[in-house]
Amino acid sequence: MIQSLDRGLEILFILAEHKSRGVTELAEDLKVNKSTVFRLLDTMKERDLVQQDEVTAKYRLGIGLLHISEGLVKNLDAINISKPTLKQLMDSTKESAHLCTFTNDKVYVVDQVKSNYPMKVSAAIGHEEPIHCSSVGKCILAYLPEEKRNKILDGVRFVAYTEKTKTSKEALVEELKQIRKNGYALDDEELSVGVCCIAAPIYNHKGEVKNCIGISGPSARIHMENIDSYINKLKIAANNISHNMGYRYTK
Amino acid sequence: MIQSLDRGLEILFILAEHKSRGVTELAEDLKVNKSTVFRLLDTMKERDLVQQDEVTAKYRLGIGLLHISEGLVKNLDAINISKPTLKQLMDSTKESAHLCTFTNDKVYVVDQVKSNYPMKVSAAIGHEEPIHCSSVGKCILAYLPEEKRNKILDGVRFVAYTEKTKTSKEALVEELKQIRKNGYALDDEELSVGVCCIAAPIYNHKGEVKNCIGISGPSARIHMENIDSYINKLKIAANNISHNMGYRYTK
DNA sequence: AACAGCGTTGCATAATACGCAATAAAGGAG
DNA sequence: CTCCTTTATTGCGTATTATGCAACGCTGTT
Repeated sequence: MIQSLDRGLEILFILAEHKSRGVTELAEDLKVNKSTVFRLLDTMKERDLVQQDEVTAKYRLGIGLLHISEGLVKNLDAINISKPTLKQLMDSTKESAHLCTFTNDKVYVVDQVKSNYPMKVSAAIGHEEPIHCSSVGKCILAYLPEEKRNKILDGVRFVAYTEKTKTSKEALVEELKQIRKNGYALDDEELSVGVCCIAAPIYNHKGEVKNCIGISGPSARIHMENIDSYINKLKIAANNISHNMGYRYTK
Repeated sequence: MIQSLDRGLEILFILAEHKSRGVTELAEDLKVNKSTVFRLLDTMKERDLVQQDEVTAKYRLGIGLLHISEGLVKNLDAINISKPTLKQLMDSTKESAHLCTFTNDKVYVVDQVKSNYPMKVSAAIGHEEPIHCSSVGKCILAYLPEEKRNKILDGVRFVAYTEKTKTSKEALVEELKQIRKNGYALDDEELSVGVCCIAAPIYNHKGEVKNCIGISGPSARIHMENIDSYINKLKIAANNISHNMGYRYTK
């Protein structure tokens, strides 16, 4: 660990808590000499990570941070982070893998790694998935905050896509409970005859679920007898992505 | 200047530009030994400012940055004070509204309320705007104290972003005079073809202009025939924010 | 199987960050 | 107005510490 860098970073964290703090105060916080703190602040000031109040001469966080964290947000997007894992998931399951996102109260497919099988499921990037009968829709819905979930539930139109589509709100509410308990959501020919999908939630650094991943394949290949091995691989992949998004289970 | 801290910070800035970068690459960027970069990354990893991709072993920015920059945003008075008005401005004009700040002789975008139109202007938070041909740059420049203004003017590089960009110092000086007279600054496709922006100054309690707000939209929607209504709404919003910042016109 | 590239680690040295003490400047108390 | 305290800032010598070198283990490729 590099001491001076670490001390500089600690100053940033301290400044994040206090809207303004002086050299002497910070020196006491870090238990180091004033001059050390001064020089640390000085180099961070050069890069606009901290700025000095013109009146009080104390220091506060600077604009440069916005520049950096904007770069983070741009690159922390779920797509970039999940891409390798998604590919790996397709490799190990041989079925198409998808990443979905919840935006404007709807669930969309935002990325896909297609299966190499001649017969495969291929979703359209940008396609909206029904909330009530797709694995990804139900998965996201299950993990929304209760209030939001109820609001969405009230607006659901229970279109029956197949004979297996469940069209009662009560049944869906019950199933969401199961999903939270099991950690995955299932769509066994509810949306499309002959297609079976499984989805698992992605947690972001705040512990929110705004994304999920899923695998989809012909029910001739994915069926109730062998589904556990798919679920396992899916969950591992989802956990991996959550971790890379900054989610830490123990707080 | 403290070398190791500075190098660590430089890594953060580099990572803000590249979505992921390896130890060796960064060592070449900084022209230092790999081991040095590794140890710098290691100490930043401890604080979640960078994270390592589990698949490629390369590094990218980490969520710790969000924690710090949330602290910044929380404490940046201008952002908090102007947020509601900015939102209102977007509602009434239907175009994206921005807040900018003048720090270290440069103009940065620090907040944004995006338009709901499918076609809209979206600036990057933390992005630096050119002084000589952006509405916000010219606006801030126009209201700087004369001495400061001249100093900045001497350092301007008159890059021509479009065919409409004005590249003479004399023309700019003249325009700044107009801006002060009119109370707003205009960028009609000078920075980006097809984009029209208008900016107005924010006064703080000392009567200084360190911020400005602006609206930006496609020149198909904002053009010279209807611009007066935009200017009106913009000025009202700017005055409102100035007032909330403690500015009292009678001194 | 050999190689090339990567991230990682141990080690010795010299660069460099550190604490001390002095300075300057600003604010408050009498 | 003056003294006194407290602040940020700077020079300097020393010893800590960050650094480059070189070797290691690993992965993937040829």
